[in-house]
Amino acid sequence: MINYTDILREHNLKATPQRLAITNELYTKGHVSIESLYELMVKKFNSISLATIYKNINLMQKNSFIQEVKIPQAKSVYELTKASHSHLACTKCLGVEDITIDLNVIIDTITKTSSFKIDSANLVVSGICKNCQRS
Amino acid sequence: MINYTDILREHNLKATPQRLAITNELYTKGHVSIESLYELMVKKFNSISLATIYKNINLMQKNSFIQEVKIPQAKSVYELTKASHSHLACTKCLGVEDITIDLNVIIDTITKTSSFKIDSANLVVSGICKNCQRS
DNA sequence: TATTAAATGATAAAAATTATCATTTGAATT
DNA sequence: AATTCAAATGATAATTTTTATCATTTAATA
Repeated sequence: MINYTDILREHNLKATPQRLAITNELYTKGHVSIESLYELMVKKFNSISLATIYKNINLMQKNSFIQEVKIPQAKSVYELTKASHSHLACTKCLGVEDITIDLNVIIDTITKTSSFKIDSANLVVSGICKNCQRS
Repeated sequence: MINYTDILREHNLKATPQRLAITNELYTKGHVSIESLYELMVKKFNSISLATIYKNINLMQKNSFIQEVKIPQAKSVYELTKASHSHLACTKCLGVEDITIDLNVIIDTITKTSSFKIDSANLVVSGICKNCQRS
């Protein structure tokens, strides 16, 4: 169990118990939607406000501490910011996994063939995860 | 100006004036958000209901006639369903362009390295479009 | 431990989306 | 061309999602 107190402060975020809990949930679960994050937090703080969840998610995003991952045909999930990577989304269990893929070839191609100045590339691959393939 | 009457019917959608207008807007604009679609439609039908927009967008999506494109840090846009392709999203003007890129190499790589059964790959590249690079 | 800016919780407000239902209409049939 | 009927529309209510407000509490610093 990582202690995120200092890491939060480095992002100009006070290390409140609520934030530490949110952070730990993102760390252990990897990817969490707003609603399931709220459900998880209610178990730990029986009176946490949904507004606190939203305010923290928004602020943490603004401070680049976490990131939203938009999944086709599903709700967004949030994850701790880490090195650039892509995502695998299971259409059955709705789980999301990280996957590291080199997109440089593609970015180079686009740089040459289009007149866009590229900042980032976002890849979400949808399918059926290992677990859901049985059943 | 393409006549979408038959194409709508092929998707089990009655060719109402509202639907033909929505379809034409998607065809000419390429990518449109719900709110701008509503604004455009109000100009043509001074009493179109926002519910009609939503109901049609949802139904057309279900019937694979159109598709939602989720853009990081921006509102979703909708487009007519066409051959598989990727998207370029301008972070300045919020415009979206289609781009055809071969993702097969990447899909093959993921197929080998992960245990996912892949259905589709969704790539959105964000940056600054040609127009917005000046100004 | 005192101070203060920021965070929290409760709740209202706003925005986005869906549901309901009476009326209208597209399209198939006569 | 008139009839029929399932489906679509528009108006609006209801629901869901997200943001704003503000009194109270708390983390961090002195």
